[in-house]
Amino acid sequence: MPDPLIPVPPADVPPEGLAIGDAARAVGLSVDTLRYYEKEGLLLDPAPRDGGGRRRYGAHDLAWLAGLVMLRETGMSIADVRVMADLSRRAGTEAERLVVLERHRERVLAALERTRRHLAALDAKIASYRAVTAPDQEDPR
Amino acid sequence: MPDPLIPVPPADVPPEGLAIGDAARAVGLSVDTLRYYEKEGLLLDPAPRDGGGRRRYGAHDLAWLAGLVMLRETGMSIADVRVMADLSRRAGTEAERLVVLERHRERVLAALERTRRHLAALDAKIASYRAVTAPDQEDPR
DNA sequence: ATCCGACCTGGAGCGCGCTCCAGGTCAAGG
DNA sequence: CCTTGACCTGGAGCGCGCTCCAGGTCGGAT
Repeated sequence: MPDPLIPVPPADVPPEGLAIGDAARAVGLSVDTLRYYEKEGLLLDPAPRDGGGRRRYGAHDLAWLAGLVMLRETGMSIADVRVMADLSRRAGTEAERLVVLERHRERVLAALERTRRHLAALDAKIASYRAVTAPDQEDPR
Repeated sequence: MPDPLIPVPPADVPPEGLAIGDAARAVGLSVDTLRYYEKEGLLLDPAPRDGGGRRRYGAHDLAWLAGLVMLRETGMSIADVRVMADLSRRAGTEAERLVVLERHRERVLAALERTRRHLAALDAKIASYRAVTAPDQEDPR
C-alpha cells in the first residue's frame, strides 16, 4: 500500500467514497481534469467504480489527489508527477521518490526566490507610480 | 517620454545600442522571443533599426524589457503586459497603470502564499520519506 | 413513467507562449 | 572576393495542460 503524498484527507469521506463532482470540488480541480489525470496515469490506480461504472473516490484517493495538487501548484510538470506516481506504485522506491521530491523542492525554492526579487522590483515601481499619481499624502506638512 | 518599468538598465549600453542577440542575452530572453514581443506590441515602440534594417536596443529599450521580464516572471500574462505597454505609451494614464500593477501585485502575493503553503506540505512529505529511507542518523546514541 | 442532472467514453479543439523554418540580406574578417 | 555568421520576414508548428463536445447511460425525485 503506497502511502499518500499528504497525510491528512481534505474532508471527511463517506465509506462509499465521493462521486467525481464532489471529489473535484474537494480537491479544487475540475471534473474533466480528474478524468484527464486518471487517463494520464497520475493516480495510483484508476478510481474504483460503483455498480453503474461511476468513479468513487475514497479517502485514500483524495489524499493522493491532495498531494498531487500540491505538486502541481508548486509547478511540477505532469510528466514528473507521473514519475512520482509510477514510483509510488512500486515498493522499495522510497529513496528515488525522495530524490524527485528534493529536486523539485530546489526548483520551488529557486522560483520563490526569483519571484521575491521581482516582487521587490514591482513594489518599487508601484511606489514610484504612487509618488507620481498621489503627490499629496507624501510628507504632509 | 513614458518612463521605464524598472529604473536601472541591466548593463552599460554603447550609444549605438545592442544588437538583438546581445540584448537577448542581457535580459535573459531568446532572440525569437524578443521579436515575438515586438510583434505582439509589448514594447513601447518597435526597436529602432540601424542602416541595414537590424534592430538596435538602447538603454531605454533594455530598461523597459527588464521591467517586462519582471512582470512575466511574476506571472503576468502577455495580454496584461500589452495593456501596460498600451497605457505606458499614453501620457496621463499613470493612475491606470498603478491599478494594473497593484492588481498584479495582489495576485503575486496570493500565489506566493499558496506556494509557501504547498512548500510546507512538500517539506513534510520529504521529512517523512527521510525518516523511512534513512532511519540511521535519527537521534544517534 | 418520465424527467433531470450527474456521470460515462473517445476524441477533437484550444489558449498560451513561444520556437522553428525557409529563404533571403548584410557586414565584417581572412 | 568570398565566406561566415548574425540578422531579417512571414508563417507554420509545437508542447503543455487542460477543456469541450457528441452521444449515450444511469439513478433518484416527481
